[in-house]
Amino acid sequence: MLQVPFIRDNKAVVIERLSKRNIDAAKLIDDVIVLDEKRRSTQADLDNTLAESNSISKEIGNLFKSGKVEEANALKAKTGELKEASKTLTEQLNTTAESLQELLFQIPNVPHESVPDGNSEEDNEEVFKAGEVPSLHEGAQPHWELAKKYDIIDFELGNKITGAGFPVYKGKGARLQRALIAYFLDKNTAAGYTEYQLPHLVNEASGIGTGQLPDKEGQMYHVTEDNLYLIPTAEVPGTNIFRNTVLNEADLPIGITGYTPCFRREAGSYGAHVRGLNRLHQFDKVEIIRVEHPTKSYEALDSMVNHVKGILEELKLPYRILRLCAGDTSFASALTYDFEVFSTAQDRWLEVSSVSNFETFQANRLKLRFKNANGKNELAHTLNGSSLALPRILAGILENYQTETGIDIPEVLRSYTGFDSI
RNA sequence: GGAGAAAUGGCAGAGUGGUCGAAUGCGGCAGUCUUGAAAACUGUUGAGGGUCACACCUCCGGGGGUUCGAAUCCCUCUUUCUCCGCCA
Repeated sequence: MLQVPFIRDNKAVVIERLSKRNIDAAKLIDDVIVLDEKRRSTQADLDNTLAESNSISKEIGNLFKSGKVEEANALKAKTGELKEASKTLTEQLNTTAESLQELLFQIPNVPHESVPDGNSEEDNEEVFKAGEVPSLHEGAQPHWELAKKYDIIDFELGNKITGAGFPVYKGKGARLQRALIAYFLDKNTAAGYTEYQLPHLVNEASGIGTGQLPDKEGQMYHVTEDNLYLIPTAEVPGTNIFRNTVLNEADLPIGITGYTPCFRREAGSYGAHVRGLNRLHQFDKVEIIRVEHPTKSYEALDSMVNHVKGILEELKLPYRILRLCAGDTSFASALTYDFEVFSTAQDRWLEVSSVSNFETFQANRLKLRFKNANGKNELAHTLNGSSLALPRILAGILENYQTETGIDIPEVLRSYTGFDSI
């Protein structure tokens, strides 16, 4: 959520930057400013009414004390009127504030100046590419075939137990999953991130805090009996650690990492791109989250990108980094880099990580602040990224490391798996 | 799941209808003293809205109510603690 004073002071810039997202925000921004003015003037009226009412109440108290009961009772009539007035004003204030909030919820984050124009993934800018695309043997297969051939992932069993998109990992497949999680967590903690184990269900306030609610409600599994939501990413519980928090400047930067399963309804997805591990309702992911001083957040973003790069290089997977264009950058993000691994057998790029700087957009909703050098509370910047998402990494490994006789395990993982090949 | 108790500022902890945004202690910050530090002493120290700045308003777990007036009374939700039950 953008800050109203920021919108007020930078109206033209906000509109211009939002136009990169292909949004004509002029009307929306005007409405916000008008509503905010109305909110403030209603608040002022209400405050004055309450002030008068407060002072009369005090007077009544004093009159009662000195035994002037009749005078006191006379004043009560006056406060009755004020009470009515303040009630109406409160209602007005609430509706105005709600409408304002609704508008603000509709406005995405302002893209960073380096974000390229564009509407779709074709306009994303490749900023880095590395790794060798292996030349596979004749008859190389996509991972869903390999999974069946080596009996390491059972999609049909998942269908039986739960439904589509809930695969069952077996034997070496399960062990490889566990190895990847442990390896990622080790890399992240070695880079200074503190490991967390987080709840997999969150309440409504947390969903609102990171922006899944109220808009993207349909994307989360909802446990209605207890009004809890299954997390779509560790970002939700991880970032909500800091909801309604005032940190000390010296606490920054904060870096945390955690492994969680992620649950996504993926309503509306279909087709070839959802085959195998490409798109699932439940998958595993190791996330990194940072809370940064506003002057340091882009430095932090770079270091996160370098960190993920390091992991992909150790895994020796061919990958590229994209700077997402404005149209492809998620609602809350100011700047996002996507990492994609090349799947040789599928002959396509698979997104394995998305690293974003949200600047104050999330912090504003979360009320995540720190006490700055002047002793004032200031919104912090939040960032997060996958480090990394398991299924497509697994797909990438299976497909790129396949040989005619099996699947080699990347060397860095062998101490975790306890075997060299499948 | 049942019975009972509780939730107050960074922490501890007073406050059961009016002058309480809130005693006191600890902690934090600033100063005095000191070569420096500690101790001692003095001052200061929650958040949000609003204003050029004041004023002013709101917040004593969340929401609602009673009252001219609520931290204080009532309802409700959440959380914590104690006891019982169940349980990995």
